Amino acid sequence: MNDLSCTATSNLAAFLEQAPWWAPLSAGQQARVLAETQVRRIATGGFVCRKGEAVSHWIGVIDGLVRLGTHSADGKIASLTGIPAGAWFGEGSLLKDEARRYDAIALRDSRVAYMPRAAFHALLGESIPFNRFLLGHLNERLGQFIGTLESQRLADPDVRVATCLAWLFQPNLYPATGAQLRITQEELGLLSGVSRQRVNKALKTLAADGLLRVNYGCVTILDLDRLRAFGS
DNA sequence: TCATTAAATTGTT
DNA sequence: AACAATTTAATGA
Repeated sequence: MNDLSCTATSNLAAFLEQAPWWAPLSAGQQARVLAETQVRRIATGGFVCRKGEAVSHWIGVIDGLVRLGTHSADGKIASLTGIPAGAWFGEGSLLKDEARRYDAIALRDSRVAYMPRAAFHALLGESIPFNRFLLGHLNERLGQFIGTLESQRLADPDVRVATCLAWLFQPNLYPATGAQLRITQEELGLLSGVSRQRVNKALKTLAADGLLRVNYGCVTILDLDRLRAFGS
């Protein structure tokens, strides 16, 4: 099921160079990460990693879209958050040395980078900029989950879609690619736990408010701040 | 390059 | 969940 084939490292180098923590690393550190990090292609619906597995890697999404969630015995799934291209996840379980708590499933064909835990811990011990990045990263995610609790309480689908989109755009702010994210309304529904039809309606509402623009197969954010604050 | 077809995505019921 | 309309991608002349 999982495609374990590795791809050329040239793609990996380009991906790492755009990571905010990459430039401050020493040449030796960069060389180690580049040498040890592996790239896999995950087909739509495939597992990037599974709940209960030993945590052996820090995981970055090169392109595509990955959903973090849990699965119960009866196969019911709950979406926790989406990981867009350029973002990393799994540091929480790496730091605590525990089994993986969530599934990560590719919502579309994706390329994923796996950094071994030894390399991750080396950076953690040696690089202050890396620690600084992680601190901001963790703080950002904490804010996301607080936002989740709020929007789940309100249970207004418009709000859920809005906050979900705001998360997905967070990491994409740094690249100058513009505030465009290629995502279908169906994928957005899977992420925010709302039916595709309801996503469609919510997007129209948000577009009418001037928060974003909807195009075929992609969404353009016009006002990220107001999108985050939507409903509050 | 253009026209035709298939597939994907969206909008509505 | 099902359907029709629309957009993109692929194909071949």
